[in-house]
Amino acid sequence: MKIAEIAKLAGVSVATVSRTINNRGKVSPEVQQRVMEIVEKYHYVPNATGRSLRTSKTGMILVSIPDVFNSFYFDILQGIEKRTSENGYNIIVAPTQGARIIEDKYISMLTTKQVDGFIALNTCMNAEELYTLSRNFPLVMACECPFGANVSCVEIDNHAAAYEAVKYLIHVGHSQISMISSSLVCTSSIQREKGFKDACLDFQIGYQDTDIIHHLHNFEGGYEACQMLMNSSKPPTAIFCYSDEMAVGAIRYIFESGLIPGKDIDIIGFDNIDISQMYTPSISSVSQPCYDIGITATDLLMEKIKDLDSTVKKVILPHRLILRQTTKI
Amino acid sequence: MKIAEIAKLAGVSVATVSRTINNRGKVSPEVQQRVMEIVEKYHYVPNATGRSLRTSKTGMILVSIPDVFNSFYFDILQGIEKRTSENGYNIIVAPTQGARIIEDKYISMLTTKQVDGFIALNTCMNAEELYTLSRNFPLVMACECPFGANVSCVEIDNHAAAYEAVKYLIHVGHSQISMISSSLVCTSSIQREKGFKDACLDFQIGYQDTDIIHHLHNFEGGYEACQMLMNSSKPPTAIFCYSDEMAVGAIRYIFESGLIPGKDIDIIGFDNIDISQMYTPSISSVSQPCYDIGITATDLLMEKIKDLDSTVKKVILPHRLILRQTTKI
DNA sequence: TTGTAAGCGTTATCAA
DNA sequence: TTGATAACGCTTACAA
Repeated sequence: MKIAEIAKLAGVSVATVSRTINNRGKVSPEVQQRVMEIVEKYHYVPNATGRSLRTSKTGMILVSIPDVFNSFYFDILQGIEKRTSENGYNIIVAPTQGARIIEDKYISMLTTKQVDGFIALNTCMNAEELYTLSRNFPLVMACECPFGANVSCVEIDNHAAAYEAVKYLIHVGHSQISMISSSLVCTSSIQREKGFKDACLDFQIGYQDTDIIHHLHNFEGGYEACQMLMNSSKPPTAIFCYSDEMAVGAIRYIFESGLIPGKDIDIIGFDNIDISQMYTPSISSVSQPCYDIGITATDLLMEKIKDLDSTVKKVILPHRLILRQTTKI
Repeated sequence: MKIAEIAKLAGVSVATVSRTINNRGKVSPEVQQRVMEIVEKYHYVPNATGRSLRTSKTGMILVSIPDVFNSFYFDILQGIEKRTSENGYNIIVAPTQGARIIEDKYISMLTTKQVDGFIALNTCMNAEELYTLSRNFPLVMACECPFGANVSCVEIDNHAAAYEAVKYLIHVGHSQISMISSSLVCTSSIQREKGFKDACLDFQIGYQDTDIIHHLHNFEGGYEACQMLMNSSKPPTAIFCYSDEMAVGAIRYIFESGLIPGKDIDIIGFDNIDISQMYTPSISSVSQPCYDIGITATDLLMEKIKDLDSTVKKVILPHRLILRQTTKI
């Protein structure tokens, strides 16, 4: 069913039908009603493609998320969903699995104008590619922005967050602290490692390069990294982990070696995903304001959609250290 | 940049440019090269909306997933992504959060032809709405199909899976078994409860209506349901849970009451999500062939896209009971 | 092999 | 208040 058929059935022009269904322009009440009756009767729904072509708007926002489908991303999505829908947009989610080839397919939705904007929660692009793309299409980053990319983004202060977590461990008496980090080099991992190092230096417990283990960013990676640490000549009494998933892996190894997390060894994770409070023992973690990150990212994108040449903004939102059972008080 | 501009710059017609970029029809090598040079030079990308309008294809498949962002759905998505991309489609994910109002927005993408098909991993629609929609648009269900909906779908045999899990518990010696189920009535919960009951009856341990607790389908729900069970006059020695999330909640309560899962009480979850093997103790669970479900759902959808009147198929894929530390051998 | 032009389904301008 | 029509950017008969 197309608008022309409705027009014919209602005995009016397509223009009148269009005006009626879009509530735009003057249409007499009688005509309006006659048109709506036909519309309902035949379940007419305007074709979005025709409309998009004419208005050069799709009403859709693309959101890319990496391979880890966890509560962390979900809360961000909720924020994005809330705000985009307030602005009359639908979001569509692109599960990139961290693969460039998949990401590229989705980016082509942006360049071919299948979507009006793009919020990237991760990206395989480097700073320059990202910048180029953002000069031509509405694009913002959230949580993780490649170093030096001149693109609007919202994130937490990863350095400060890590610093604070490590500082806490030091203040409760630890002097032999290790960090389990991701082998994937990204801005957040660099910043968190720097926060770890700076805290160790500032509070005079020092660190060795071997105190930071890089491994796969998942459960197994955390497990194996912890195994390496605990079997070294000087095992740590506390471990700061790049993520909760790695923390869970580490805790598993600790259990298997007969120790009790939060008693024999302290653990702090990152991101405060669902598992961290569901786990037994519950896991201390650094929480990011996910919902607000989603809201803010959307606001930044709306500015860019309105005016592609608006100034690039970097927004830093507050983090929070949440102490649970894997750290003693 | 539009095709007409490229045509002018290359000194050819728009038809020739179109033929060149689509590799369709005869174009002489020289012209082809000249066109491609201009295309590259100006980074021309065809507008997808114009193309869609003309071809009445968008190349996009919509996949709706409910509020639980867990590895279970992720693996299904991987399967869908694999197969759709082999067929030249992009998937877009609709996080419906189980809310009808959000789901409706996404369904309108189907009715307005913004997508070519729809794979629903969940739905708020009833059997009749679903059927009506499927008569007019390519649509398949995966994992969970409303009872009586005459729609193509792929799922496991939930009754048999639950039956097998409970049968196992009985065979290792339990005679006082309870089930923690979801308070949300859906086909899978009905089937799994029926499997539980039938196993109890077939192996002569019987059951009372109070042996099945319905609660919120999440961590807290599992926790509280377990609390109710353990404080009843006749606490169970084994619990079969509707999902791993509820199992995790139950296990948490068991720990807190000083018991050891897998020793003092056996637990079996459902879905085999990441957490179930990451947890300590690791959780016995019923695994669904997620990746294959994704593949199969896509195949079913492709049939419907090819011919909306093709026969409706119901595909049952095999499940698998995975025994881990929360059940004794 | 290449070009012309119709048409996909809308919205919006302009005239009536 | 309404209608005729151009335009959005593309693909594809059909003609040359």
